[in-house]
Amino acid sequence: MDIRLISASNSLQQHLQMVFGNCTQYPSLWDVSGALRLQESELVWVDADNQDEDLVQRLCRGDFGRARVVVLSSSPTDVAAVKWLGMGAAGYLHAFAVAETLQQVASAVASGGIWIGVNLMQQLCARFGQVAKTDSPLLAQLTEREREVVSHLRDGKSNKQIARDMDIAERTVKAHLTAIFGKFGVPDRVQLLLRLAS
Amino acid sequence: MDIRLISASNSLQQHLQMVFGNCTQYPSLWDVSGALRLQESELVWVDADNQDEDLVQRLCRGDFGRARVVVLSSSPTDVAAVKWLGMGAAGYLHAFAVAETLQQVASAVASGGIWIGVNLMQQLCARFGQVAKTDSPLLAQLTEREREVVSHLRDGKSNKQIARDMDIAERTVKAHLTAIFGKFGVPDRVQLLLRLAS
DNA sequence: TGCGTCTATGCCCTTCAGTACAATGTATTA
DNA sequence: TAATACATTGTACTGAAGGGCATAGACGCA
Repeated sequence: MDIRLISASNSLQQHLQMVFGNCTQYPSLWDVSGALRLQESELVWVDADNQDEDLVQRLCRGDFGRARVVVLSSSPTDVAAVKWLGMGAAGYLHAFAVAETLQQVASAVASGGIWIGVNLMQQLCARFGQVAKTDSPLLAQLTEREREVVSHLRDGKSNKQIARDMDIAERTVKAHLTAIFGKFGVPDRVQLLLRLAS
Repeated sequence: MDIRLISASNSLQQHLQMVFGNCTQYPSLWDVSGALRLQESELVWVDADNQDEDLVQRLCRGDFGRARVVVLSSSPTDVAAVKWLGMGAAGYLHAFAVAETLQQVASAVASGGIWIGVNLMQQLCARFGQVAKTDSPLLAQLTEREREVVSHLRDGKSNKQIARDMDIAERTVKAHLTAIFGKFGVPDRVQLLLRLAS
């Protein structure tokens, strides 16, 4: 496996060299962004600590090609992990992680997966789980017509527009909405949308 | 590595047998839920397609022990992935994934990691927090005060509440909102929230 | 110093959202 | 058959949202 590292840090290059047996270093993403030809499914390691954040972001988003990107940091945080992974990075971990971890990340990412720490994953799951557990049952207890109204609501339609689309009076739409708000425990459509979106 | 599969499907058992060299099959989670002793850090593969959803859910949540659970499905969807991962599963993938992928998942999960697709990761990150919010090109063209108003708007606050929080008149909040709506090309706060959420 | 931008605010107006207090009709079920 | 849930609609009201028109101070810049 060919290891490409974008980092100005020589010690990091040596670290990866030790772990993987080879490691081509590109000091700056700025310099190589044009020259570096990133192939599909190619794997690139980038040191977020000393690179331009905007360029790393574009790299993750695939502006320079569809390569898989693993972001490294000497002081990793959950917030940063969410940021980079949310932008499309395939992994985020400590730059000087132990060999076993680095190899695991490499093989996981190379085969199309992503790598993420257990703690962070639990946070993400907890956040989502909270939503999933509260909202799904709520939607389930709506009547058929009420769900239809919610569907239109998600499109941002006004009561009048919903009435037209469902071919009923605006007053009826309001009646459905009142029932929906009651079941969700929200005071108005804005709060309902926020609840549904989260 | 000892492979335990909970599935009624013989072809799936044969598939894992081929990939891993061994695979103990438990046809129903219902039958084994009491008898199966799940040890800490043990790895269990469960076929969600033909198992009782409620039992799989309890398995993921750790009701039957602290084992790591990988959920398999012949028709995987992001929604289902989020559901199972949110309940504590350590991985979610196609039941008949290629050998390389399955082995990858096994090694990642067995060593305490989690396996998840990239697209799904981005969805989770988006739900988790303020990822795509900070650097929207539209947000960039707002003034400082306008961005503050947007921030309050995201919390679902009313104009009156925003005015109180920013210590300005409600009329001023409306003025900022009018400017924001203009820059985003939306008619009202509901449309703006939908735009920001997407 | 005049021009533009950002910020802030007042008064007044229209429209929309939501509710209180109703009624009516159609199913389904006990 | 009576009770219940659901869907439908009306009138009238309150409050929030949004905009029109106008004013005014602060600040930066040519």
